[in-house]
Amino acid sequence: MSQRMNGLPKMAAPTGDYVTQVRAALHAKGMRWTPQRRIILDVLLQSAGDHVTGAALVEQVQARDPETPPSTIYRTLDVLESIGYVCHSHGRDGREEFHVLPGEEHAHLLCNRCGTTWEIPPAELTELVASLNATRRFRVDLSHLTVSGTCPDCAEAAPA
Amino acid sequence: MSQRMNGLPKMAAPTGDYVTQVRAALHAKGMRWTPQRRIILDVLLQSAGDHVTGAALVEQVQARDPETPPSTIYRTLDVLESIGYVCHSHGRDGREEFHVLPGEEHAHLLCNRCGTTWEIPPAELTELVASLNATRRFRVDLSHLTVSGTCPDCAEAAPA
DNA sequence: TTTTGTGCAAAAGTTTTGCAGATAT
DNA sequence: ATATCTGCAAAACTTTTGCACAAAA
Repeated sequence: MSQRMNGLPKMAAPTGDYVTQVRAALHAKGMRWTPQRRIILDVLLQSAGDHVTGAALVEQVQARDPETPPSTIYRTLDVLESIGYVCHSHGRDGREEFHVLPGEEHAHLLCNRCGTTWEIPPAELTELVASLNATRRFRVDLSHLTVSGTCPDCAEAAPA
Repeated sequence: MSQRMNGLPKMAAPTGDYVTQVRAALHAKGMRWTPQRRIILDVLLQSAGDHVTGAALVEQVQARDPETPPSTIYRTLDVLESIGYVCHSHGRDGREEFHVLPGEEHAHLLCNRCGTTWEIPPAELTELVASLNATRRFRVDLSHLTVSGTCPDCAEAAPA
């Protein structure tokens, strides 16, 4: 998942400061920084820029600490989402998908055949946003936008 | 769900011929037309143009015939999808969403606040399709596209 | 009459909840 | 010290599967 396409770069990798920021954000709200949360955030950071299902996170976290039950993981994800450091949506199979919040709002491109995803910078979508705003006064939320279809590789492999 | 917006009409209501077409399509493949399938298709037609979750369909079908178990309903949905009269995707909460195939491929507009959906005719999205095709050689599938954000009514009610 | 579909019951898979005890601050 | 978090176990929920019986063609 999430490879390069057409030479466009993936999102910049998050720095270690991220952990510090999250810890501070938690403390600011009277919440606690625990070993479990550290591991969960770590796992999330490893797949920054990608989407990870809840079940996959459970698996990855338990690979590091088999004692951690799913409930702790899901609850931590809720917490991280509540302070804005993670967001979740739902994948094609309906399972939850989480990812670390990037610095910039962006949409996604998803290939229906191979499942690869890419990020679309907002600049590429200004026309869409402007158009829907003009014709329908609708404010588009790019961060929830996933455009699906067929990527060049798959189209070439099996031209429909 | 699915109200009018800015004077744009909802999709045309499906005619009774639809049922006849589906029956014929089933028979053409050696499949059978049963009372259960009739009811399920009926329920689907009632919400043509909207999206209905699997669970909601189970509920609605059982309101008409409490004897029908979920398995029959889901299997019928599979069958209807396999012959191309229904398609499914996944909603924001991750549950399956089904809808009767419209005559024309179209995208959806979804308000994150009130949950209302509208159809976007392909004509409004030609720029998006052309742009992604040009810059990334990506073939957009409009029927799976849902653009979410805030509708004019909600924006007015609570300007963020 | 033969293939397909139904109904039931149980399973599968992901995510949630309740609560006693442990831990971070 | 005390409010928050963890771990466990069990539940919630949607959807799937296996199999004997029923029904459509």
